[in-house]
Amino acid sequence: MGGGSSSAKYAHIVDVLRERIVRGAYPLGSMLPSESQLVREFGASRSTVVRALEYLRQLGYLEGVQGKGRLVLGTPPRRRPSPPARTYESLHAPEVGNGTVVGAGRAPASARIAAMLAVPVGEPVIVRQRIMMGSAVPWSTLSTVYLPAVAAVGTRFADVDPLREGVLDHLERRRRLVATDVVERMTLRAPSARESTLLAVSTDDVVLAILLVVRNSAASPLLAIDLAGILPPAGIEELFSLR
Amino acid sequence: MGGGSSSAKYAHIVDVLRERIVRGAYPLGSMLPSESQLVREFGASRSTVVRALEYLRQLGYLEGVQGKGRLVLGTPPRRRPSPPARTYESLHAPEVGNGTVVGAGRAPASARIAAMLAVPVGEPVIVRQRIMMGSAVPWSTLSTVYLPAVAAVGTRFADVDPLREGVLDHLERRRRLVATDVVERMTLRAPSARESTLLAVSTDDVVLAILLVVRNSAASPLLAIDLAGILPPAGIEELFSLR
DNA sequence: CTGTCCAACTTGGTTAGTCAAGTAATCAGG
DNA sequence: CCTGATTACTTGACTAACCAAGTTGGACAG
Repeated sequence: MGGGSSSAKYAHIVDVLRERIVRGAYPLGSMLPSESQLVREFGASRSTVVRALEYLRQLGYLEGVQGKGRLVLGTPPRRRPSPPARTYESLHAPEVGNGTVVGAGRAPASARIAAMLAVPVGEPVIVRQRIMMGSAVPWSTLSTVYLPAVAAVGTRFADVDPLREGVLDHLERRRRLVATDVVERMTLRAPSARESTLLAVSTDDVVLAILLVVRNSAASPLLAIDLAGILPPAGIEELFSLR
Repeated sequence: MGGGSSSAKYAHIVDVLRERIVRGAYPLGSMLPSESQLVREFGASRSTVVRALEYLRQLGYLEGVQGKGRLVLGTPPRRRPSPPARTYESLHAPEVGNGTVVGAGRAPASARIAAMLAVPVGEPVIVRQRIMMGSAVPWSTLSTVYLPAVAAVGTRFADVDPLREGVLDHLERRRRLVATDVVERMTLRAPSARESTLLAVSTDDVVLAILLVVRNSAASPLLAIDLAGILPPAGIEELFSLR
């Protein structure tokens, strides 16, 4: 199946209908002509028409309602992108072979941590730190994972042994959770004393801190990861697709 | 159409075939059983089988070759993500109503610019600067667009009038080009004298510089944008989908 | 041994038909 | 006037069949 480049009949129907939606001949919120009407208009079989409609549905132009019709959604909005590779790696790369766990345990949530995780100040949280340095990584970083202690029950976050899967994979698997999005917040700040020590930098240096808050479909935080690091002079790169 | 959650016959076929691919029953590089064989195995019509196969093809598990068969591609790799919203805006948001163009003209390419654009040092390039400040933007930035002067022929990049479309949209439209990816490189540095002046910051401050290099399918640079700005204390946020 | 042709297979696309399930409008009865 | 049943429409899914186009392997002639 494809769109415009094929000369197949279904592809022609896709093109005509999409053009009509895009130029407003079928406005947002209106109902598309029924399959029967389109069969007559295009002189095509119902299967061929439905094939074109299914393709438009997948692209986000239409929503089918059984028994009623197909609702025009207008031009599909740009979808929310997937995370950049570095964020993806932070969530999914196995800890094993990927730096050193330098601490794991419980602590009461500070105001900042409480805000991150949407829990009360003082609530016990699990804090797990791992450091990644050396030429195998694009930038030296200290990764600090936070999650509520109650949410960590049944997981291995409080152990210092590195996980054989990504931190998010581990949480989703052990707690049967489903993460749906991640908020990434980037800030510049001075390193803490501990960060200075672990990253072997001066407290006068500037660290790039990226806070990731992973959420479920109700937008509730499941997990937060604070990545703090020193960018190399050449910076760090990411590649994104424009197609 | 969908995958596993439906009880429809085609959905069941999707699940079974995907599971076989994932666990290696159909290894990467092998040919899937033919449609006829699958029709017999599942006791389904060819249309129902093909519907399942088309879905798997769209997910990236299979590649059909007319007359030959369907090649197993294995578990589809993670697709390259689309740019984060802020990068997307830099490329596609219309300049009009979005900051002030503070300079536009020709200059010989410095070594740095030459490297960015894959042109010889000294080659004439168009440099276009726009500043975005104030509460309407998440961070104050100076955007500097660079492209080879020969590539800018027929465009309005050398004018100080703001464009009514995004810079990449303008280039693609006027020059009939197709951009396929963008490399984003993030660095921290001190502001230049001009940046200090335009951004109203001290030369002792740290700017976050994001260099975007937009490329075509041959990985040739079409356009470079240097975004330099001061992060607010709260940082800047992005949202990414994990589904 | 090589080149050509053909049969048998494959996928890509189209058609016509059926049944299931949902929605909405209409009509009859109370 | 209200309610339940019915009818006519819709989409979701499945089936059987056909034609077009591509690939491959085997048979045969030179």
